[in-house]
Amino acid sequence: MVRITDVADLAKVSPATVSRVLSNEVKVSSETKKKVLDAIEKLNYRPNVLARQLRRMETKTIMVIVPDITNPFFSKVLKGIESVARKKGYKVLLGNTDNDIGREKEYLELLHHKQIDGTILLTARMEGKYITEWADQYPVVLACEYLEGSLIPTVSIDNVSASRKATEHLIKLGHRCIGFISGPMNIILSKDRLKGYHQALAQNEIEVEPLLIQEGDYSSKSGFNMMLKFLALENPPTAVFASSDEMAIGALKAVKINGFHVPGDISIVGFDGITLGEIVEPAITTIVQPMYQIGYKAMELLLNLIEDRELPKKQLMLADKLIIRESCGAKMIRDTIVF
Amino acid sequence: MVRITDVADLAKVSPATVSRVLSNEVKVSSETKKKVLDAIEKLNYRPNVLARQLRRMETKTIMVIVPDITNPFFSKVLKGIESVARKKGYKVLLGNTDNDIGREKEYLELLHHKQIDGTILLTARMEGKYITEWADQYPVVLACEYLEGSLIPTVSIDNVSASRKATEHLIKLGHRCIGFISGPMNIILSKDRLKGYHQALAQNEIEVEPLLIQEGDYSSKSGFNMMLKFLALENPPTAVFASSDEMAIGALKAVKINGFHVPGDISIVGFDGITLGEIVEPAITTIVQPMYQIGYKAMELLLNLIEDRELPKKQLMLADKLIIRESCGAKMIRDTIVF
DNA sequence: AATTTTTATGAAATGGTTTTCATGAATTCT
DNA sequence: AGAATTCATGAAAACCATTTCATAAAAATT
Repeated sequence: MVRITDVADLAKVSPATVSRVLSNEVKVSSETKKKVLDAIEKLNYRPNVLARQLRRMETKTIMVIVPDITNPFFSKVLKGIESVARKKGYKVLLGNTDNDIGREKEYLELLHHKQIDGTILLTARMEGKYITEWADQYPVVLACEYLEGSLIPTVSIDNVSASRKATEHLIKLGHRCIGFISGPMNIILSKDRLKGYHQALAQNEIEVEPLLIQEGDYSSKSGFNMMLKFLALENPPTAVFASSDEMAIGALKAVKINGFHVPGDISIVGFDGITLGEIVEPAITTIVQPMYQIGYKAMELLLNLIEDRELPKKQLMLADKLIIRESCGAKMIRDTIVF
Repeated sequence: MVRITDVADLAKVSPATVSRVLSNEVKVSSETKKKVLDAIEKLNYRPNVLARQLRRMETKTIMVIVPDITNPFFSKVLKGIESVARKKGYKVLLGNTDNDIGREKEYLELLHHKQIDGTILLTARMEGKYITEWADQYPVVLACEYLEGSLIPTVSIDNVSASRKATEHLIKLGHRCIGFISGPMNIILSKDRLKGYHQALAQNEIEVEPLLIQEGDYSSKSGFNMMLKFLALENPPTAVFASSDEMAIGALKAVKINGFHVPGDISIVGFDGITLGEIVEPAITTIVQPMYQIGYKAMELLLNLIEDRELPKKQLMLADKLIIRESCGAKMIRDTIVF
């Protein structure tokens, strides 16, 4: 293996000078620079990044902790993160947790061991206290889920208002018996979406019917199951708002399997804006989140944190958008993907 | 920051001993071991992994080079990789290329710089010669795409026979005018799938009609466009075999938009077995690849390579399966996802 | 011309482990 | 009992680049 001293010897300079040529941050006379570059070329020298990292105490690597890469929502966010990271010379380490808190913690340990410069959490199943502890010591950014009352840098949409907006849409269409499929209630984000639903009902003087609120886990399977529960009610809802598109798609399936029609018999609204929601038939009315943008901004935030810049804003709230498609019968002309 | 010498000092032993306690590979008397562990505990010491990596010249990190994480096919493979990696104490670095050869090469450079112990390529747009050069020097495994005539460890399915099988299925159903939407022809995998199509036609004495073969790029958009071409023919095919489910779904869309029916007017078969193919209506008959398994095996192969074990088999061919759903009219009862 | 400042470079220290080699103590063997 | 092994441990080298500090030469100032 070729070392920096080999280059130095061949170029008849000190290793320090070679390092300076490489980093390009200190003036080196063009004459010596040429000698060094020639030697590097001749020896086909590649700096050992491990040694550099040790000396500089930085890894130029960040980790993204994600519950499931297979989920199109998260993979889009991840892509946004990756694109900024790459541009800024950072590598991204993948931390897939399969919703396992143990793994979340395990991955965070990398911060202690100096193996990563920072972390973006796309999920936060752990207790708030625990996360705060990490965020106090190391660069940590939350994306998608935010932690109530904390000052940890976060980028997300306003889940409460988005959810209210979606519910109001259904109310405007004349529905008064609206089912709600929530996410797991130990997550703030799920609570926020439920809150928005409650707010919309309250503003329109519709009473909350506990049977019309069911807890899912964001998977299509849970959407399917909860919709079956709704259908089994004496008075099934005329519309269902699911807290994720996946659940909405599961719900759609349940309706169809029971021989009913969407939106004819039941309207469905989802949340997230994954591509699948457009492809399914009928296409799902949904709140679209700017997934790529969330990742993009989260990485920018993290970089500021890592590189110790003052943050103008620590918490970003991006705009979401209600996209009306066929599944709630508001608009009968197909809002199809135009290639 | 607390260092190993701090622990050594407190425990009144040498750093070497602390290291030995940590690595647990050499005998240390239980007495000193206790002293050391106590000191570690008291100081809350965490080994600096960077230093360890430098000394051991290993990173316990591998990289996966993937054209697009957002693509469900690749993200499933990635998940398989991740699961093995995690179990074996390896971290996985994400290399998203967006199909850009430049980025593929850029990511491979990490091997030179000793930043990763090995790489799994889920895509190989680069010239074979170039890849071979890397594989000769470093642990490299190909997953999904294999390189003709090379001995680089690879795990994939038999694309030729799978493709033949799918085409034969259509022929058995009575189709004689079968369109084929290929992938980009500079990729072996695309060529293999075309070869299978050719073989099936030849075996059934059906002449190849060049107009019935169109080149896509695995995206749904390209499937859409190519299907439009088919529909514009004087004699449109009665069945279309697309080299990916994404393209099949695009094709499906094109058929519907033109007011035709699948499988009534045109049958469609896809390739890959992504979830989306089951959800779309009609559900797409397809060749399912064992995505998770491909990733899993690829990582196992890579580990053997990294840890210098003899490989019993360097090239693995996993079994694929033709799953018959509605889109080719072979079976009218919905083969639906049962939750 | 003498003095100060700037500039380019080298020697040596630094980052924190792991590992090799050496050593003295303890154990086993003859 | 004396010799040969084994064993636990420590000292020091190794891993490889970066950075601080020092220095001599060159440039700028008086």
